[in-house]
Amino acid sequence: MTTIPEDIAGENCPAEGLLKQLAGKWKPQIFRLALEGPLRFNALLRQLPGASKQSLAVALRELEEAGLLDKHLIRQKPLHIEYELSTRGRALIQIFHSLEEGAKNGDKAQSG
Amino acid sequence: MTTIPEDIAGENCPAEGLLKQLAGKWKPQIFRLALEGPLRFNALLRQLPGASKQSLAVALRELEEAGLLDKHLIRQKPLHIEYELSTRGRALIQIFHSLEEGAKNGDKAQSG
DNA sequence: AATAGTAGTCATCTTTTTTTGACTAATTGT
DNA sequence: ACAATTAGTCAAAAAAAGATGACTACTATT
Repeated sequence: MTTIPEDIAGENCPAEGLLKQLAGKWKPQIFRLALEGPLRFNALLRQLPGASKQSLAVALRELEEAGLLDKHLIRQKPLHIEYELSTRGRALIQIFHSLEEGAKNGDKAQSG
Repeated sequence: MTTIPEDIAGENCPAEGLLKQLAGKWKPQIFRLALEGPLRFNALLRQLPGASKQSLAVALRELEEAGLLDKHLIRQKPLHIEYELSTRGRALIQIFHSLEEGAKNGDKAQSG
């Protein structure tokens, strides 16, 4: 057999899965905007110049499937949908902020 | 003008860059192995079943370009190269561990 | 000189991700 | 009825990422 069990490598690296869930295109930006409150599709589209409906729909669906966002139908006028951080999403807020800090430190470190 | 300055969206989301640097294929696993000590190319290749020379070379180069790994020529027999966590890389160890923790909590959260 | 080990590169192919533009469908306003 | 806003879907194309196999180059051994 030449089949290689990918589990062996992936299984002992839990960070990989979370990184994949968080790192797709538009996802960090969506997550960041979600910190400020519930998100609506078209509003988000306007806040993310360059993102298409499709890209956004995919990113939102994947974030939802990853359990980071919850999707709610709001029965108000106008009838609409809100995306907001799930319990799990909120549990990751500190990590997200760490990532932002780590990124800043990294920028400076390049020169020295 | 229809040109959209991508900076606007990207610039205010520092986490995005770091996530991109960390999240490529094999990168989390390489980073994790680097926590245990210096890495050598062929040894790493054996430790990552499924990874090709090319994939590994690209991942290592990008991790190095991101300033996460340092590359050293070791003038010993056999002459070889070692990759190890840079100062910046070491600065991100805690974040990496947070990601591992966050991933574990996420697994459980899915069922409830 | 041939063989093996060091660490890769290169061109090419395949797979995955992202984008584009058209289309659907329900609700609300005129 | 018609238009606008809600939130998408779908097929196709383009772009990016990843994999494959051959090849390079150096050192050391036989």
